[in-house]
Amino acid sequence: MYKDLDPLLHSQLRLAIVSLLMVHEEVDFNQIKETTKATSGNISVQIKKLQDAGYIDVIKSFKNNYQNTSLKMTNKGIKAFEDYVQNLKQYIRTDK
Amino acid sequence: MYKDLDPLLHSQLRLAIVSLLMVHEEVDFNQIKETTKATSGNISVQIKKLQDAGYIDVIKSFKNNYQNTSLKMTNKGIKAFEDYVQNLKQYIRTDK
DNA sequence: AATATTTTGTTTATATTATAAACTAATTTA
DNA sequence: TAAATTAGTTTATAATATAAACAAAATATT
Repeated sequence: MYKDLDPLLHSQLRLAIVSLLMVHEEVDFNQIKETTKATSGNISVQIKKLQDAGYIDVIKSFKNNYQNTSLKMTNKGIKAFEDYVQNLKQYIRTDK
Repeated sequence: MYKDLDPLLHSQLRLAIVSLLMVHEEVDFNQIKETTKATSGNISVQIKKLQDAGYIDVIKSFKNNYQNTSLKMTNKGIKAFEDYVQNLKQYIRTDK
Protein backbone atom coordinates (compact mmCIF):
# COMPACT_ATOMS: atom_id res chain seq x y z
CA MET A 1 0.00 0.00 0.00
CA TYR A 2 0.94 3.67 -0.25
CA LYS A 3 2.34 3.50 -3.75
CA ASP A 4 4.65 6.32 -4.77
CA LEU A 5 2.95 9.43 -6.07
CA ASP A 6 4.44 10.65 -9.36
CA PRO A 7 6.34 13.74 -8.20
CA LEU A 8 5.69 15.44 -11.51
CA LEU A 9 1.99 15.43 -10.79
CA HIS A 10 2.15 15.77 -7.02
CA SER A 11 2.66 19.52 -7.19
CA GLN A 12 -0.23 21.92 -6.74
CA LEU A 13 0.36 23.99 -9.86
CA ARG A 14 1.25 21.16 -12.21
CA LEU A 15 -1.71 19.18 -10.94
CA ALA A 16 -4.01 22.15 -11.59
CA ILE A 17 -2.67 22.51 -15.13
CA VAL A 18 -3.12 18.83 -15.87
CA SER A 19 -6.51 18.81 -14.19
CA LEU A 20 -7.65 21.64 -16.47
CA LEU A 21 -6.33 19.81 -19.51
CA MET A 22 -8.11 16.61 -18.48
CA VAL A 23 -11.49 18.33 -18.65
CA HIS A 24 -10.89 20.88 -21.42
CA GLU A 25 -8.93 19.18 -24.21
CA GLU A 26 -7.00 22.34 -25.14
CA VAL A 27 -6.13 25.25 -22.85
CA ASP A 28 -3.87 28.23 -23.41
CA PHE A 29 -1.39 30.03 -21.20
CA ASN A 30 -3.75 32.81 -20.18
CA GLN A 31 -6.58 30.52 -19.24
CA ILE A 32 -4.18 28.76 -16.93
CA LYS A 33 -3.04 32.06 -15.51
CA GLU A 34 -6.60 33.18 -14.83
CA THR A 35 -7.72 29.90 -13.35
CA THR A 36 -4.72 29.24 -11.15
CA LYS A 37 -3.73 32.84 -10.23
CA ALA A 38 -0.11 31.71 -10.50
CA THR A 39 2.61 33.91 -11.94
CA SER A 40 3.68 33.57 -15.58
CA GLY A 41 7.17 32.49 -14.58
CA ASN A 42 5.91 29.74 -12.37
CA ILE A 43 3.49 28.52 -15.03
CA SER A 44 6.18 28.66 -17.69
CA VAL A 45 8.55 26.51 -15.65
CA GLN A 46 5.89 23.94 -14.79
CA ILE A 47 4.71 23.69 -18.40
CA LYS A 48 8.24 22.94 -19.47
CA LYS A 49 8.54 20.17 -16.91
CA LEU A 50 5.31 18.58 -18.04
CA GLN A 51 6.44 18.87 -21.64
CA ASP A 52 9.89 17.41 -20.91
CA ALA A 53 8.18 14.47 -19.25
CA GLY A 54 6.06 13.97 -22.37
CA TYR A 55 2.84 14.53 -20.42
CA ILE A 56 1.63 17.46 -22.53
CA ASP A 57 2.07 18.83 -26.03
CA VAL A 58 2.85 22.52 -26.33
CA ILE A 59 1.48 24.20 -29.41
CA LYS A 60 2.88 27.66 -30.20
CA SER A 61 0.99 29.80 -32.69
CA PHE A 62 -0.28 33.33 -33.32
CA LYS A 63 -3.72 34.52 -32.33
CA ASN A 64 -4.76 38.16 -33.00
CA ASN A 65 -1.16 39.04 -33.79
CA TYR A 66 0.02 37.79 -30.41
CA GLN A 67 1.92 34.63 -29.69
CA ASN A 68 -0.25 31.98 -28.16
CA THR A 69 0.86 28.96 -26.19
CA SER A 70 -1.66 26.20 -26.07
CA LEU A 71 -1.50 22.88 -24.25
CA LYS A 72 -2.91 19.41 -24.71
CA MET A 73 -2.52 16.17 -22.80
CA THR A 74 -0.59 13.35 -24.45
CA ASN A 75 -1.67 9.74 -24.06
CA LYS A 76 1.29 9.25 -21.77
CA GLY A 77 0.11 12.19 -19.67
CA ILE A 78 -3.43 10.89 -19.45
CA LYS A 79 -2.14 7.52 -18.31
CA ALA A 80 0.15 9.14 -15.74
CA PHE A 81 -2.70 11.25 -14.36
CA GLU A 82 -4.99 8.25 -14.08
CA ASP A 83 -2.32 6.26 -12.27
CA TYR A 84 -1.62 9.19 -9.97
CA VAL A 85 -5.28 9.54 -9.04
CA GLN A 86 -5.54 5.81 -8.49
CA ASN A 87 -2.56 5.82 -6.13
CA LEU A 88 -3.60 9.00 -4.38
CA LYS A 89 -6.96 7.52 -3.45
CA GLN A 90 -5.20 5.10 -1.10
CA TYR A 91 -3.91 8.06 0.86
CA ILE A 92 -7.21 9.84 1.20
CA ARG A 93 -9.62 7.00 1.78
CA THR A 94 -11.55 7.67 4.96
CA ASP A 95 -13.12 4.26 5.44
CA LYS A 96 -11.31 2.09 7.95
CA MET B 1 -12.03 26.70 -8.04
CA TYR B 2 -8.67 25.03 -7.40
CA LYS B 3 -8.42 26.00 -3.77
CA ASP B 4 -4.95 25.93 -2.26
CA LEU B 5 -3.76 22.59 -0.98
CA ASP B 6 -2.34 22.75 2.55
CA PRO B 7 1.39 22.34 1.85
CA LEU B 8 1.85 20.55 5.15
CA LEU B 9 -0.36 17.74 3.93
CA HIS B 10 0.51 17.89 0.25
CA SER B 11 3.71 15.93 0.72
CA GLN B 12 3.85 12.23 0.05
CA LEU B 13 5.40 11.16 3.33
CA ARG B 14 3.44 13.48 5.61
CA LEU B 15 0.25 12.51 3.80
CA ALA B 16 1.04 8.83 4.31
CA ILE B 17 1.66 9.38 8.02
CA VAL B 18 -1.56 11.29 8.47
CA SER B 19 -3.45 8.81 6.34
CA LEU B 20 -2.27 6.00 8.60
CA LEU B 21 -3.29 7.96 11.68
CA MET B 22 -6.72 8.65 10.21
CA VAL B 23 -7.49 4.95 10.00
CA HIS B 24 -5.55 3.61 12.99
CA GLU B 25 -6.02 5.99 15.92
CA GLU B 26 -2.52 5.46 17.30
CA VAL B 27 0.58 4.45 15.35
CA ASP B 28 4.21 4.28 16.39
CA PHE B 29 7.44 5.21 14.68
CA ASN B 30 8.27 1.70 13.50
CA GLN B 31 4.86 1.03 12.04
CA ILE B 32 5.32 4.17 9.98
CA LYS B 33 8.76 3.06 8.93
CA GLU B 34 7.52 -0.35 7.85
CA THR B 35 4.49 0.95 6.01
CA THR B 36 6.15 3.83 4.21
CA LYS B 37 9.66 2.39 3.67
CA ALA B 38 10.99 5.88 4.38
CA THR B 39 14.19 6.49 6.32
CA SER B 40 14.09 7.26 10.05
CA GLY B 41 15.53 10.72 9.48
CA ASN B 42 12.92 11.67 6.96
CA ILE B 43 10.13 10.36 9.17
CA SER B 44 11.54 12.17 12.19
CA VAL B 45 11.62 15.50 10.37
CA GLN B 46 8.11 15.13 8.97
CA ILE B 47 6.69 14.12 12.36
CA LYS B 48 8.16 17.26 13.86
CA LYS B 49 6.54 19.42 11.19
CA LEU B 50 3.16 17.85 11.76
CA GLN B 51 3.61 18.28 15.49
CA ASP B 52 4.69 21.93 15.16
CA ALA B 53 1.58 22.57 13.10
CA GLY B 54 -0.54 21.03 15.85
CA TYR B 55 -1.82 18.31 13.51
CA ILE B 56 -0.59 15.39 15.63
CA ASP B 57 0.27 14.64 19.23
CA VAL B 58 3.56 12.88 19.87
CA ILE B 59 3.60 10.53 22.83
CA LYS B 60 7.04 9.36 24.01
CA SER B 61 7.20 6.38 26.32
CA PHE B 62 9.07 3.14 26.97
CA LYS B 63 7.99 -0.21 25.61
CA ASN B 64 10.04 -3.36 26.35
CA ASN B 65 12.90 -1.23 27.64
CA TYR B 66 13.11 0.69 24.38
CA GLN B 67 11.96 4.21 23.79
CA ASN B 68 8.74 4.37 21.81
CA THR B 69 7.34 7.27 19.85
CA SER B 70 3.65 7.07 19.21
CA LEU B 71 1.43 9.43 17.23
CA LYS B 72 -2.19 10.52 17.29
CA MET B 73 -4.19 12.99 15.23
CA THR B 74 -5.41 16.13 16.96
CA ASN B 75 -8.82 17.60 16.18
CA LYS B 76 -7.06 20.35 14.30
CA GLY B 77 -5.22 17.74 12.25
CA ILE B 78 -8.39 15.84 11.45
CA LYS B 79 -10.04 19.04 10.29
CA ALA B 80 -7.02 19.95 8.16
CA PHE B 81 -6.98 16.51 6.56
CA GLU B 82 -10.67 16.64 5.77
CA ASP B 83 -10.31 20.09 4.21
CA TYR B 84 -7.31 18.93 2.22
CA VAL B 85 -9.17 15.94 0.82
CA GLN B 86 -12.15 18.12 0.01
CA ASN B 87 -9.99 20.58 -1.92
CA LEU B 88 -7.93 17.90 -3.59
CA LYS B 89 -11.02 16.29 -5.06
CA GLN B 90 -11.48 19.32 -7.29
CA TYR B 91 -8.14 18.58 -8.87
CA ILE B 92 -8.74 14.93 -9.55
CA ARG B 93 -12.36 14.87 -10.64
CA THR B 94 -12.58 13.18 -14.02
CA ASP B 95 -16.14 14.14 -14.92
CA LYS B 96 -16.32 17.05 -17.34
C1' DA C 1 7.05 58.97 -35.63
C1' DA C 2 9.18 58.22 -31.49
C1' DT C 3 8.24 56.48 -26.95
C1' DA C 4 5.55 54.43 -23.53
C1' DT C 5 2.62 50.57 -22.31
C1' DT C 6 0.66 46.08 -22.77
C1' DT C 7 0.74 41.24 -24.00
C1' DT C 8 2.94 36.91 -23.79
C1' DG C 9 5.96 34.60 -22.36
C1' DT C 10 11.35 32.91 -20.73
C1' DT C 11 15.45 32.90 -17.81
C1' DT C 12 17.66 33.28 -13.64
C1' DA C 13 18.03 33.80 -8.71
C1' DT C 14 16.25 32.76 -4.23
C1' DA C 15 13.59 30.52 -0.76
C1' DT C 16 11.51 26.35 0.69
C1' DT C 17 11.20 21.45 1.09
C1' DA C 18 12.48 16.73 0.97
C1' DT C 19 15.79 13.46 1.72
C1' DA C 20 19.91 11.09 3.06
C1' DA C 21 23.95 10.77 5.66
C1' DA C 22 26.04 11.24 9.92
C1' DC C 23 25.51 11.13 14.61
C1' DT C 24 23.65 10.00 19.57
C1' DA C 25 22.17 7.19 23.28
C1' DA C 26 20.42 3.24 25.28
C1' DT C 27 19.92 -1.94 24.98
C1' DT C 28 20.96 -6.48 23.88
C1' DT C 29 23.91 -10.19 22.29
C1' DA C 30 28.34 -12.71 21.48
C1' DT D 1 33.31 -5.88 27.41
C1' DA D 2 33.10 -5.04 22.80
C1' DA D 3 30.14 -5.35 18.87
C1' DA D 4 25.70 -5.06 17.03
C1' DT D 5 20.90 -3.61 17.21
C1' DT D 6 17.07 -0.49 18.25
C1' DA D 7 15.15 3.94 18.11
C1' DG D 8 15.46 7.90 17.03
C1' DT D 9 17.65 13.27 16.11
C1' DT D 10 20.58 16.65 13.85
C1' DT D 11 22.81 18.42 10.05
C1' DA D 12 24.10 18.73 5.28
C1' DT D 13 22.79 18.31 0.54
C1' DA D 14 19.80 17.83 -3.36
C1' DA D 15 15.56 18.89 -5.46
C1' DT D 16 11.57 21.86 -6.09
C1' DA D 17 8.68 25.78 -6.16
C1' DT D 18 8.28 30.44 -6.69
C1' DA D 19 9.18 35.21 -7.65
C1' DA D 20 11.78 38.72 -9.70
C1' DA D 21 14.06 40.33 -13.60
C1' DC D 22 14.34 40.24 -18.34
C1' DA D 23 13.00 39.93 -23.51
C1' DA D 24 10.49 40.60 -27.74
C1' DA D 25 6.74 41.86 -30.33
C1' DA D 26 2.31 44.51 -30.66
C1' DT D 27 -0.51 48.36 -29.64
C1' DA D 28 -1.54 52.88 -27.73
C1' DT D 29 -0.18 57.63 -26.63
C1' DT D 30 1.68 62.30 -27.25
